[in-house]
Amino acid sequence: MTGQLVDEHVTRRGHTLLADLVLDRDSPVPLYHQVLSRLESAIEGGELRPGSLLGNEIELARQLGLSRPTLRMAIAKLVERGLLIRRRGIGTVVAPALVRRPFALTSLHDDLVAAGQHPVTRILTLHEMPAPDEIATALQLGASAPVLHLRRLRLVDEVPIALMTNYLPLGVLPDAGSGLEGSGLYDLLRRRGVQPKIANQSVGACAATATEARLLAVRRGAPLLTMRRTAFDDSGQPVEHGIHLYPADRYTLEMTVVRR
Amino acid sequence: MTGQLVDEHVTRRGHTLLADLVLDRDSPVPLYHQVLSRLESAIEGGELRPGSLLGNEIELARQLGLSRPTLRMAIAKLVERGLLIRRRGIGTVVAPALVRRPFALTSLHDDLVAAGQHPVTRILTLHEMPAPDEIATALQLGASAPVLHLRRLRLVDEVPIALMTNYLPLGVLPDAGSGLEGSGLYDLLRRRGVQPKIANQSVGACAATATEARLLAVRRGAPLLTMRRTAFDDSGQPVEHGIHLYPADRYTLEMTVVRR
DNA sequence: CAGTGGTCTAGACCACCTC
DNA sequence: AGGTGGTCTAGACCACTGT
Repeated sequence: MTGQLVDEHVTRRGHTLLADLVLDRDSPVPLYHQVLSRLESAIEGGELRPGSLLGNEIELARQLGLSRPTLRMAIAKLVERGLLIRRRGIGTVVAPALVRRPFALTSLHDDLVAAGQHPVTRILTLHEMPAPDEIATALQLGASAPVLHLRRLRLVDEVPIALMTNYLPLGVLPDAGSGLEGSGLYDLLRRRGVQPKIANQSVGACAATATEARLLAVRRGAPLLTMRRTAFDDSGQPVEHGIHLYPADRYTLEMTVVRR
Repeated sequence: MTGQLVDEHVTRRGHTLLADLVLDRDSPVPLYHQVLSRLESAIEGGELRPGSLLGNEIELARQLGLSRPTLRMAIAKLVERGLLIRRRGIGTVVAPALVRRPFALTSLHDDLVAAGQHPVTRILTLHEMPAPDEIATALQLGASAPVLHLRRLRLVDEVPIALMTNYLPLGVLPDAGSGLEGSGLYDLLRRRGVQPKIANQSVGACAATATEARLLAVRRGAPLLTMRRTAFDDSGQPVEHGIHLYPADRYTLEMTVVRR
């Protein structure tokens, strides 16, 4: 059995497909990232068809005018994301569409966004408060240390999609988060020079309380998807703890896992 | 602000800590993986304390008797997993324990396993059947093509933790899965030479139906965490589709995300 | 300024797969 | 046998960080 990749698709080499890739060696963007971006858009755009062979690394590197390790770095990152599949003795092929595009859009959130609706964020709460014990622990603060408490409701086309509750150590957002309606919390943090780098997430489920049900427009006791997260910057300092609730019938969390 | 890493912990170099690492250049295990494993156990075992500096890459490579790119590969994989944090101009430090060990054991499942209880798997269903449309699509089979239908209940200390429903194309498990009680499905597949390599997962929530409630020992309508997954081998061939249900009060999904 | 990780090169040999 | 990716080397220069 040769596998569907070679059977079902025309096996084309990528020789000429990347001909338009001109590398800018003066750009601050690393060469491997330039290659990565170009390959990614070629795959997403259908220019490189699923199952097509990328061709021998050494030859491809020569054509692009860079070294093999550099090209390999680009390929490795795309393999990690499930866009490419490498097999020793075979070559590097573009992953089948089914592998790359997991499930048909099934959650209402994705349907609405795909339909051109933009998410809107409504701020419900934004004030300082003494940290509850659990939050103080997660953020490595002393008991009852003051934190910024933020609660937002995200809607798409007037339909509530997420209820997001966040706690931030004071000092992370000195001006208490002006501009949160326009952009996400993480964008805002990044513009303030805070870079969430590592996050620990815990995903679970719960039944909606009366308050949650009212805000999310579901019945009381309706199943909610929950996501708790603590984010750290690159010095290991906690910068945010969030508890996000999603109505189960409107939102799912999609992920691709590649075995190490 | 220097950051908690340097403030709170003695900043030790790893000079002598890896002194016992002897590389086996004849081993089939790659050098970078030998280093990776040693570093990992040193971190997990507390030999390398959180916040301690790993020391300059070039020097460390020289001490270990290998090249810098090889050492860098080992470090890079640990950075991806959130065990190490690299900062330009600073160095590589061991991530704080809070970053590495996300949340206190909160789910019943983890509590029970930590208490020394072993999970037990009970097989409820194991037979061939024509694939339902949705399954046939996910596995890229023709409508009503025969598949192996498997349903298992996992228990820890007599408490149901997961209801797992799986569909496999025929031929993936020729002997219809003998030995499933003793080991997991993926272990069994691997022993049969099938290597699940990429999986697409969709995590959501739902309310327990009457049947699910009975099997999982929860009330009807109780919130369940759901995980749907399609797994592919390294040729992009679908090898399994699974629908797993977890009682929300006994199970959470933990993950660490590192920003690219 | 000195020290760190980030990127890049031009080779080499090996293990694995297909024919 | 021939081609592929997997691993490894010994250098180089650059960008960023803290003093």
